[in-house]
Amino acid sequence: MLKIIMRATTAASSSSSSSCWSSRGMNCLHSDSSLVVFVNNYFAFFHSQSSKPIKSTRTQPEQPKGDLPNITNLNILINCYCHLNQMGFSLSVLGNFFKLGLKPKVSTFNTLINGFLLKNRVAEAAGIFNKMIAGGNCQPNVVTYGTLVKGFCMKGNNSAAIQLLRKMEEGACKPDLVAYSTIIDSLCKDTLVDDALNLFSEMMCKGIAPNVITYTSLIHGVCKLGEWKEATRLLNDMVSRNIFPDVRTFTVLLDTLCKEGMVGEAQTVVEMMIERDIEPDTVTYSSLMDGYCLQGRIDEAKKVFELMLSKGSMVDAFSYNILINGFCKHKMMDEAMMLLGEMSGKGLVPDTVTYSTLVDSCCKMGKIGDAQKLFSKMQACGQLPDVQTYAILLDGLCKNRQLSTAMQLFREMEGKRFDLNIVIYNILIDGLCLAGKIESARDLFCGLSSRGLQPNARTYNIMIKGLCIGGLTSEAVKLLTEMEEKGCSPDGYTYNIIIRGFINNNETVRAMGLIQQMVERGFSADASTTELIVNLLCKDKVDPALLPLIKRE
DNA sequence: GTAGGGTTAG
Repeated sequence: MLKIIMRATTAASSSSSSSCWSSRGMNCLHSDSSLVVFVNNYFAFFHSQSSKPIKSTRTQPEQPKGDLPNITNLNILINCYCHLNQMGFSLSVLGNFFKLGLKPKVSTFNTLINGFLLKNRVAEAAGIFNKMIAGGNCQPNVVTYGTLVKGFCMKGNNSAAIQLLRKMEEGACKPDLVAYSTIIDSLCKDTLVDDALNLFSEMMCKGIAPNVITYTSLIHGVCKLGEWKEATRLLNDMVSRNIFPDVRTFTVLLDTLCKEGMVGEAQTVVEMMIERDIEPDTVTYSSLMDGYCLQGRIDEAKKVFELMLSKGSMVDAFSYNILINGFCKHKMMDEAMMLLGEMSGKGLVPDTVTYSTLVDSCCKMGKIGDAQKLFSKMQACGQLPDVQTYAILLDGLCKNRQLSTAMQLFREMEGKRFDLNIVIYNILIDGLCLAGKIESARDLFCGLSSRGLQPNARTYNIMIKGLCIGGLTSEAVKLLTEMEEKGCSPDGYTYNIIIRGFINNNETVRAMGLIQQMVERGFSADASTTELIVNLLCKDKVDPALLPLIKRE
């Protein structure tokens, strides 16, 4: 029987389902062994067969003909400017087409649209698309649509992507496998697996055959929801259609096992892959390494890393980040810093994730000076910290009671034209409360709407906690009512904070009333609240009838 | 010129 490990993610406790920084968290998984059984059977079944030949259908690149520049070269130039974040130059190349008497092709426009989408400039991409339609002599093709669909998905706008798909159905340019697979994948990433499966059936009804990419997206989606049986069904389904799982499909399975804590099974998957000539790659090994780190088996993780090193040029910045994170989470800061030092020797550039991981761990270990040094080093190395990295340091400063430095950093952030969302203000309000500056915290809280921000459950919890610590329990209760009225449901944390506030303020009767309300709502006392209640019980200050209530988990 | 897998963070 396999161990059931439920990894709770620290999903934002906001009332809306989406968090500010699009954390696509894993839900609790209900493990059973069926997936592992499938993988075993799969390999057993195909063991005797020879490996499939590697597909090599690359066509020769088109040779530039005649005088330069021609259309192909101009397209390439546009693409280069797009990737260099020089969209203005890209557009001026388009202008050159007309000067040279050349007619841009659909691919020219597609390249431009793709460029704008890569830079998150959806409006301009849509503008080109609309001009193509209006212009009449260069109609969008299936790639144009596919590119736009991808753009909408990248923005997390699945419904716009589906609308575009519907528009394609009406016109001459029918949706193809790529358009469907793009949306299916995006829905799966948002754990809207039922919608993805519906689109999948629809696609098949239209006679569009899925491929390994479509199946891998779906399997990833169901794995994220812990639906092992569904994953097994999909695997059987694809194999029955002669579509075979490849290195990416197996990596999805392996990664899911790792996140479930079943790293032993994940290791077995690697061995089976090798036997079957499906060579595990950097991502496969990185995922396995993370699995070992999650189990605290750092030595095993290091072994995998050394294996990758021994195979030559198999490690990338991503795999370094995973091992650095493993060291950090196990308070092995020296080893983590060593790895950071190693990276440049391998020609790898530490990125914002590398530094964020290290900065966060330094902060959590109270080494705020080291965190600040790393933050400066990151900038000196040309890595501009993003708003989230700033948030990590801001939080570290607040938690380490360096409020004035934190405020300074906040001003710096304001000057950077960052999109300062509620997360930043939550950190700051918490920092002010921790420093005992309830008035300032309250001012900031009340000023949120004027900044176009809405408090989430976490904001309320922080503010309520601050008020309780300041002895302002009545105001805390007012906020509890306010959050309900504003459609922001209180969670177990909210109740626990106020109950503790009441007890600490010797308002036992009010505490008892709220405990009852909390239990009725399906929440229970956490460890520190329970301790306080037990203390009261010992002093006969509480009705013993409450005891069974607080014990219920 | 379009689709799939691995890391951080209140």
